[in-house]
Amino acid sequence: MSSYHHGDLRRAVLDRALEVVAEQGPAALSLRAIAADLGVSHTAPRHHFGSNTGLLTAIAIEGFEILRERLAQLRDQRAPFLELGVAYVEFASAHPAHFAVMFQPTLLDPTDATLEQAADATFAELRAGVEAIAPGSSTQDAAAVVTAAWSLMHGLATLELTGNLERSQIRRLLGLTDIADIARRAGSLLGASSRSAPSS
Amino acid sequence: MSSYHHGDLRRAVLDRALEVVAEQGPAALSLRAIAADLGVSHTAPRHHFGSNTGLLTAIAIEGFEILRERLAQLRDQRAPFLELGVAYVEFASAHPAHFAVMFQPTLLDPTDATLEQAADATFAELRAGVEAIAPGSSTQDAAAVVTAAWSLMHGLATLELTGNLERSQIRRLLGLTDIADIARRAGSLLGASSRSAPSS
DNA sequence: CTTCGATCTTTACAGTGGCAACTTACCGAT
DNA sequence: ATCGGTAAGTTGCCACTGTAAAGATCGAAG
Repeated sequence: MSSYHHGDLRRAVLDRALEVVAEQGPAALSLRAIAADLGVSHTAPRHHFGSNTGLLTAIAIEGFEILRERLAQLRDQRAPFLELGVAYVEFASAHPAHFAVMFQPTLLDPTDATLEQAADATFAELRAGVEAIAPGSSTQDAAAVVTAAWSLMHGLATLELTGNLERSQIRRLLGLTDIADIARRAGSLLGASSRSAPSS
Repeated sequence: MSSYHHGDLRRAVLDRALEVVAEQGPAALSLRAIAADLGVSHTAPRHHFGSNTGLLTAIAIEGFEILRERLAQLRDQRAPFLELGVAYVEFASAHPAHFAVMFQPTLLDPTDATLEQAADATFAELRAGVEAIAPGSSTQDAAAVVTAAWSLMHGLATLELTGNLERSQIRRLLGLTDIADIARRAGSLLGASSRSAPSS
């Protein structure tokens, strides 16, 4: 009875895949290599994820859910808008593999309904956060703010994860080591002008 | 004399690779498939690029050079700082395959000296643009501005290229179709506050 | 005309993903 | 208690890809 059934192979494959993606990027992911690491046959993961893109899609779904829960939590706490952005960057820093996969549609299964639903739910949470900060502003002004804020935080997270923030020595120039502090500093540059221009 | 030598196989492979990357992402790139498309043997590209990552590295180098030239051009024209950001986004939009590869170190050859040099030269151009806009501000203030600006433009370009700007319907809410206009609108939110806080 | 280097081809091998058929374990209904 | 269905896992196979070494072809310099 030793181990025909693994117990929780699905979770084990996911965890190992997250390690590989975080260390070597999504392109280096190999179902066979993962199966070998876990000591199961090379087609065992197929039962849970179908294919290579199926595994990546599952990671993306999990990422969207983690992020959405965190954003919803902040919204319940009536947290300031800036903290949503900070949480976005912190999520990317804490879950680099998830983040690296979530926004790369070429790696994912476009027909997966669960993925679409998870992504939409997360976007809805972001929009709700914007509603809270600028209830009186016009639709276009609000859209401009969310575009700028989302772009800034997404870009910061991306540059950090790809090592480009480090290589460009920005961290040293800023004198900040914590990525959340950097996010607050950069984000506050946006907040100053967005607060000063409610147009209603 | 028909065709033992291709003429300019290197350029042909690069162009075909750019098409594939733009349409299906870097992971879908196959040296053999490209060779087949061009009607040469499957190892011919290897002679020019060495390996798969060698090809991607060559694309990244080309991308850094195109971007650097454009930034240098704007600097010669004493263009406003915002236009550097707009040019950054326009570059990503015009050369999606280059952009998709340039900032993904896991896909590139880290030992390539030419790549490192091309990237450093481009970063230097960006820093020079910041010097021009805020000569009197402190080092940390300038670093904060460049972090926010770079992050914003990089994030906007990334979200646009991955289709996430489209899916989140931000374009429609903004009422802007041209990505450069979106970049100006979003970037101007930053500019307003950065101009108002010279600290010298 | 010869030689040489760059370019391209041929041939070969290992790794990977995906598919089909089969085996083993679990679980609920009878 | 067992019987049958389903989930989980295995083995074997094929097609495709990357990598490598050695040979063939061309252009050009001498």
